[in-house]
Amino acid sequence: MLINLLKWCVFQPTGTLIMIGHIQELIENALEHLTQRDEIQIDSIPDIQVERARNPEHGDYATNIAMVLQKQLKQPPIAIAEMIVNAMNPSKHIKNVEAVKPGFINFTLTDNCRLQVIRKIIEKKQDFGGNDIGKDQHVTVEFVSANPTGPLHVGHGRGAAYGSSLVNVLKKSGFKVHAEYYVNDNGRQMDILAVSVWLRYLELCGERLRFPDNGYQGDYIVDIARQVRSKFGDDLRVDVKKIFDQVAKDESMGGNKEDHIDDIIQNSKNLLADRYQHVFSMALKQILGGIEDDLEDFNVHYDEWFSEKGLHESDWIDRAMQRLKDGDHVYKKEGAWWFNASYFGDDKDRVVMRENGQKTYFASDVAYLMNKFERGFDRAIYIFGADHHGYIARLKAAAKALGYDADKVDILLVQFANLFKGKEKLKMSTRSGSFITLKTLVDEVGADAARYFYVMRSHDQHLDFDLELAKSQTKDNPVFYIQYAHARICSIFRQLNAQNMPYNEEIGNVNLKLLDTDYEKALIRQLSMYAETIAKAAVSYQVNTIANYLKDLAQSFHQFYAHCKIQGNNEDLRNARLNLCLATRYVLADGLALIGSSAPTEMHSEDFEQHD
RNA sequence: GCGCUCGUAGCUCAGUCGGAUAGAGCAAUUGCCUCCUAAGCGAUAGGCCACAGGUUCGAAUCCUGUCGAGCGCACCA
Repeated sequence: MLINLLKWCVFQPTGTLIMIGHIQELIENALEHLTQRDEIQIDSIPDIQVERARNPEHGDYATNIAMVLQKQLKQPPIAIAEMIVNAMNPSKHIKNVEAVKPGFINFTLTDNCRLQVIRKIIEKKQDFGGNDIGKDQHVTVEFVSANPTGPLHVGHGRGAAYGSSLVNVLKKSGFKVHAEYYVNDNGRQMDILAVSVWLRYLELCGERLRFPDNGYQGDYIVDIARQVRSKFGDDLRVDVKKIFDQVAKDESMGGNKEDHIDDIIQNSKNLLADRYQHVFSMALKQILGGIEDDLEDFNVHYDEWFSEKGLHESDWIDRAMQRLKDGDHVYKKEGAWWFNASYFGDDKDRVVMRENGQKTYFASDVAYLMNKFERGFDRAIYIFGADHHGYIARLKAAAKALGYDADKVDILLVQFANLFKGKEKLKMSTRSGSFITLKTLVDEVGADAARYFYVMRSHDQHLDFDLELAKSQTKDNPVFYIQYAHARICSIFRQLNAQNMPYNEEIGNVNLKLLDTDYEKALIRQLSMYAETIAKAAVSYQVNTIANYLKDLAQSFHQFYAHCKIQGNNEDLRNARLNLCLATRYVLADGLALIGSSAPTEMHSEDFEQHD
């Protein structure tokens, strides 16, 4: 699939990707010539795979076509390769074509063609590297969607970083992207939250009560309670005894904590009546506001905060259920309504309406899915934590039952991140409220480092996140290594005037051919791979390839910097190198922006200690 | 038990639509600041790519099995 997409996009006017298509055409023509001249006989031309040569000694691009054809032609691959090379039309972009040992054909670009990328980057600036893979495609990406029952913790951070970066990468690849946060503002958990706040409020009013085992324990609950109190004063006070009237025993009293809190919720609703909504909405507003702020500080932005409650208040859920009924995909059993998910490949059937008439969370999910497609999206991307892995089958089943193409629903799982402080693994428990919040993390290591660390591994791999490393200011820390490369370039330009060595882009462009050391070639090569790196990241949803690319690019730059003096008296060479620096700067800045990190123009730190 | 993901240098990981001698960083030994930020650049050393079969001209990459690790399997949200 990747091949086809890349093949497809090589015809798009996006710079370096064109080269692959050009080479494919050359080979195709050569094969046709050979067939016409009866030198070879092939039934059909196979997929011509052209890839970048990994080793610079092998030129810039290589194809294995001769080895693929050897079985059909019953000739040694090297002979086939030579035939193809000889039958090939000359190209003004290609300096050298070579048939080589096992049977590869290697292509070396002309200098002008290789150097073109520098001009192109400088011309297009931050628009460089984009492509049209997603042209005319509208996609919705839903990520984080944590229940608004408490602040985001570091576990949510990875989903936020990955989702946000994926949105950026898809946009850069021409998709129309809508970023959504699904706010679960309807369920029982929200009632537990509201009651937890209210009980804390009553405590602040001086009441004495036994806080339920299953209530939310965190200090943030007390903070919200305090705000409730400052707004409503004593208006929400009731006789505390009535709250606990006839409630089931709590777990630590030998009972069931779920029943206990459900009874309290019921009593609270009765006692507070209309006022219950005040507590509820204030708790929701406070927590959701906090979540929005935390995400904003993390450079994560949404186009829409989609309310589950809205689905209930409108007729979306009923419509979705009706659609399932119409398709004969639901049935009644033991009083509950079931969706026959197993018919569509899920492990088992799923309840959509419970015996007590309550619609399940899954029913909302089905409605939301339908809503996404009815809003006109061509594709719905979900990013879930790895623990939601069971959702894949049931959501895809729902998509099929609703009459959609399940392949248009992509569910990506983000594995957990383990936090380390050096060697020490930090334990996190969301239950007790003793978790590390995303805000704490961002305050501690900064958004730049946090964003990078979260996406530097493939999203479906476990990640060890070392807080000390993220904070460190050495090359061990890839974020600083990359940012330093960017800052170095900025520093070079800053000093030009003082040195009386003005920068002239035109002179540089004319003299790019002077860039012929191995370090310069390697850096140019690295720059030319940016566009395909983005294309690959977009079609495979692998944002980590961008992070890896940036590290490699920074490395190529530092190597170039160490070996090639930029501020020299030779005006031609200086300006050529400055153009190379500038191009590198644009790509570094753009790549960092894609993963949500900044590109500082200088890096100074008073508390930096030089290591001996 | 069933399902998903994974196993690459002492450590953390790249590389995986099958391709030409498997790459970084850390840790170890070590060289480089009269010169653009030494927050940097080099050199040396380190590998039955978990194991065993199979497919292929070619396998770290694909298939099967074994062993090992993590996660998920509610009329919960």
